[in-house]
Amino acid sequence: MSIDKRDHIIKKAVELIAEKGFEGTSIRDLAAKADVNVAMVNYYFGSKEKLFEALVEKRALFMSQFIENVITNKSLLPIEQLDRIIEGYIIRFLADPQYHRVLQQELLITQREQMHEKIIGLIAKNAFEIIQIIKKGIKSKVFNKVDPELVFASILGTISQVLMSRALCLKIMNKPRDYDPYSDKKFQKRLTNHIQQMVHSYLIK
Amino acid sequence: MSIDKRDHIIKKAVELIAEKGFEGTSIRDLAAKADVNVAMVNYYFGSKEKLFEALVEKRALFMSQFIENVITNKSLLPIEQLDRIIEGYIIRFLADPQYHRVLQQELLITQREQMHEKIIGLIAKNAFEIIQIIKKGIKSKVFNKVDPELVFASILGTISQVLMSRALCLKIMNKPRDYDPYSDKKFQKRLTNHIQQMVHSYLIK
DNA sequence: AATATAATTAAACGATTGTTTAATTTAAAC
DNA sequence: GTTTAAATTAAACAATCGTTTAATTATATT
Repeated sequence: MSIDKRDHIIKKAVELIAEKGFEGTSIRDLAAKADVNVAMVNYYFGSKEKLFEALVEKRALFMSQFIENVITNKSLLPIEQLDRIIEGYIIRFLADPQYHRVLQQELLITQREQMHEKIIGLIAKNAFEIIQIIKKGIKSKVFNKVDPELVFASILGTISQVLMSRALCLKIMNKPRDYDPYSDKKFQKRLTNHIQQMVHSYLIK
Repeated sequence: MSIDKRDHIIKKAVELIAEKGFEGTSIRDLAAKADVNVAMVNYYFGSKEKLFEALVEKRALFMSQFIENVITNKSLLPIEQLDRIIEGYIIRFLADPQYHRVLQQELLITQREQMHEKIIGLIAKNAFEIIQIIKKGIKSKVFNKVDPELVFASILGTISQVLMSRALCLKIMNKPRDYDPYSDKKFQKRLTNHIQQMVHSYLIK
């Protein structure tokens, strides 16, 4: 079995599902876009839903790995840990807005319960690490007495808000239609600075 | 034509679409849930898509009205205006998480382009008002030199993050499965305080 | 009470859905 | 070069989709 072709189909599936949703994407749509026969999807993945699971699975570890690295780096101050995590979140999310949108779609609906729970698990795992850092910072009095869970919601929520709709992002930022904020390093830096500075002023000033 | 029944169908449609998505909700699903004949949906609304447009339209003005009131209240300081808007946002969004999820779904996909643009228009309208308040505050030096557009993203993003998935919210907040954060006034206050205080410390401290 | 309009129904429409089949082509193994 | 397995194809599958029809019931008008 050609792994290349499997990955090719998954890649096209992310593009289509991000654009039209899972139920809005038909196997025939996908087959046409990936330039394969309709039967190939079921041949490779078993079913449309299993393709979807393979899709999510494939990139699931992508995020959690690096957070572990930050946590286990004992030489960093709590605020430095947060800064690294914010930066890493933004780099990774902005690198693949379509995948992020697919996950957000599944978070919004409860249609596929086990998929819903799986994605919640992925996010919660990171959330707890971040919340733990904030709680420790508060206990050791280097952080103000903030609401750790909602600080996490603000960090992830800000990024998600920006990623949610490119057209909305452009409209609010007053940018031309052909501008791509997600691949622009300057915008990436702008977003990183905003969240870091907001968190700094709230937690330590 | 019974307006009651129209509204009844719309109400059930919001519930179903929030749960399963627009494409994931069939007319027969909806007819069963609303306890009407399948033909009634097309009889009342013309098509599935027009029902959806009626659904969005019905509550579109809900939010924009009150922001106007806050803006035109000249007796308020800029920071007081922001506090009122944050409080109003939270009250109105938490009152109907399902409707908010439907809008978020449509923001994520570009399937129905005019619907996508319509919702972007609704959000952007409010965004510009809020950004304007922040810009004025910066100009008159009562606010720090922050990034107005991204402050808006943080306010709306935090609320959206909380509303996105009840199960995720419960998991991160470490609450029991039967707890409903959205109808709990204490949680509402907690969320309001968090965003207001974060914005305060970032904008004026 | 008779008439006209509105509301509601069950049944059917063609189109599209995900999936499977059976035949054929391609590649690998010996 | 023959055999075996994997990959690919077009065609068909039953199920479901949004929608429409034509008949019936309910409501309102005169």
